[in-house]
Amino acid sequence: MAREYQFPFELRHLVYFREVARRLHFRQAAEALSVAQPALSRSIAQLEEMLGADLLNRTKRKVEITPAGKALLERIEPLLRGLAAIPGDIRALAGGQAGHLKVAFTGLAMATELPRILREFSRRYPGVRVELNESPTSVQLAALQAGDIACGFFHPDATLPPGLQTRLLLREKNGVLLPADHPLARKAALTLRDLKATPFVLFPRVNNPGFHDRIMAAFAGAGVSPRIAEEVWPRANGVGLVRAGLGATFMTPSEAKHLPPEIVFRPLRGPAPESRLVLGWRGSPPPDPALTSFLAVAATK
Amino acid sequence: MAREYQFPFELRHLVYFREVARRLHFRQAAEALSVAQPALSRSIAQLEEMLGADLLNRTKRKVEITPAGKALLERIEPLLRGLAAIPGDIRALAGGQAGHLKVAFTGLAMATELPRILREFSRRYPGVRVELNESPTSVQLAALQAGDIACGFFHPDATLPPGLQTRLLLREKNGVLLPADHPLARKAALTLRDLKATPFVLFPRVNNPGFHDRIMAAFAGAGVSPRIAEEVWPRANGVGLVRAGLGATFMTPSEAKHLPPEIVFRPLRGPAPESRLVLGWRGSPPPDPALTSFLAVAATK
DNA sequence: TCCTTGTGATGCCCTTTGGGCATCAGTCCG
DNA sequence: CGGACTGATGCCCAAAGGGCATCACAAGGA
Repeated sequence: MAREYQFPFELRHLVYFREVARRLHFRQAAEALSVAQPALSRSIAQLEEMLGADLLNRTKRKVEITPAGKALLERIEPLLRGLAAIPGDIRALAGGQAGHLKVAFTGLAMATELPRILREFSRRYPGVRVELNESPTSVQLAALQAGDIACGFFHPDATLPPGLQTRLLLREKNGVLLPADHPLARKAALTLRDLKATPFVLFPRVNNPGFHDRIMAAFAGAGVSPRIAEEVWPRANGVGLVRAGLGATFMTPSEAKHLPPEIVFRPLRGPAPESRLVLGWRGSPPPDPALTSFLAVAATK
Repeated sequence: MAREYQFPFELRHLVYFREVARRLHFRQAAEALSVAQPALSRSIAQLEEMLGADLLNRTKRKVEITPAGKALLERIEPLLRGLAAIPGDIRALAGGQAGHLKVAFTGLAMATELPRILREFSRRYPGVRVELNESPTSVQLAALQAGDIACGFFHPDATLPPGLQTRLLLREKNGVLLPADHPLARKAALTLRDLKATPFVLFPRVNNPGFHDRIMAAFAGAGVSPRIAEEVWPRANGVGLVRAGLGATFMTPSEAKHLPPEIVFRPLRGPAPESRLVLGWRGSPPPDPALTSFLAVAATK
């Protein structure tokens, strides 16, 4: 044995000293520490030896604390408290009961699954702080690889980086969101061909090139070359533009459940772009217990 | 053995973990700690066991830190630094090289010995902060007994409380301080009898009843019943009143070395009250090493 | 004055345990 | 496919922390 690792003393010495310094009585302190009195005496003597300072004046009848002892007591008390708090805190962290999660999402996630998951998660794991950021799929994939976020709700329309785990949350054919006063709003259902003359509001292609290309391919398959009136992000702004009458946009039925007035949702008959929402994270199992907790909640429908 | 004293871990575990977490390499960390690698592995494993958390992911080829490990590292670093600073600080404190001293003094001390002592002390012990307070002898004696001050410069004209150590610094017959335009100022030396008609400025009797009584007795011995014009404290105010022409006061030759204009010092011939200045403290040896340092400086003439 | 009571310190022995050495087991790289 | 490197295990030993019994000393009461 006989390692020293920079500290002359052990935690034992400090804890023992604290007890004696508080009680100014070796026997009582020894009992409180569940230690025999001789062991205590020896420990204190060792500590004094190691520090090269008298910490307590033992006058055969009563114990007094010296200025150095008083200073030491004041120094170690906050430190010992800090150390004592560690086991519980780390255990909570490791149990996924505490911590900090960075979570990214797309507009579709926020309009469908995410609120429910967040509500349930904060109920079951109040100790975990969740930091939310809306970001495009492409940005999320890069952030996941870089370890900047713990998980993300995004659209798996490209080949995903290796090592990424995903869980499918939503898979729906898109319909169309229109201004309520749009001529096509009178029909109960539409086809892509109907949309030939209607300007479209879409997300920027860089946000998710795969999905963007699939949309364009669907139009082309229907013999339509759409007019993209605006490319806008985040998602809420796109809906806002439709509401303002600037054009139509794609939307899934789930997302269309609670619409503001002035806009209407119409399903698409025949071929239509399909949206998939996944929850993606790195590692199996995830390195962060708080993330494990989050994934567990996300898995409960 | 097998004590636990509220901490599941030992300092060793934390220091070892810190090293491994910093280097992410067991062998290198082991070498840096002057420990064999197996011992390190076991310590880390123990710590993980005790905390119920994985702190490091060992993938047979490289070591990664888990979120819990990262959190632990951040928690322990300031604590370990705090602990590491203790030995040096306490040693300095116990060596009288650091600390805090409350020192009381009377006007006579400040006018004679104290400035020199303070200058020398702050030069030799720059780490010790000295807190100075002018207080009457009676107040100092009480403060010394109560442990409110470490030492005091006062006048030993009463029976001192038991356990008090003193060191005589000054013992002088008093002369008289007069306004320069006072009729008696023309004489080179005075007697108590000369002062019959001169109003006197004196300290309040409660400040030091013994000395006050000795002064009165000296007057009575000379057949004079003095008129006390003012009782004033602190000392500097008494000198100020003399300067303002309100009366005379007693002063020792040492104190009279640097006088402002408008006042003059005259020695007393024959019987005259004697002033003694002592440095007093409790305990032998003094419990506070900083005080020991101070007393040592005060002992150098 | 002496004896009882209570304090912290010492002597002695034992058990625990942290550490070293040798070795294993798995992975990466050429 | 073998060499080189990683961290983990098995085994043993010596150090040292702890308990028990006891000591030395101080205070208080009969």
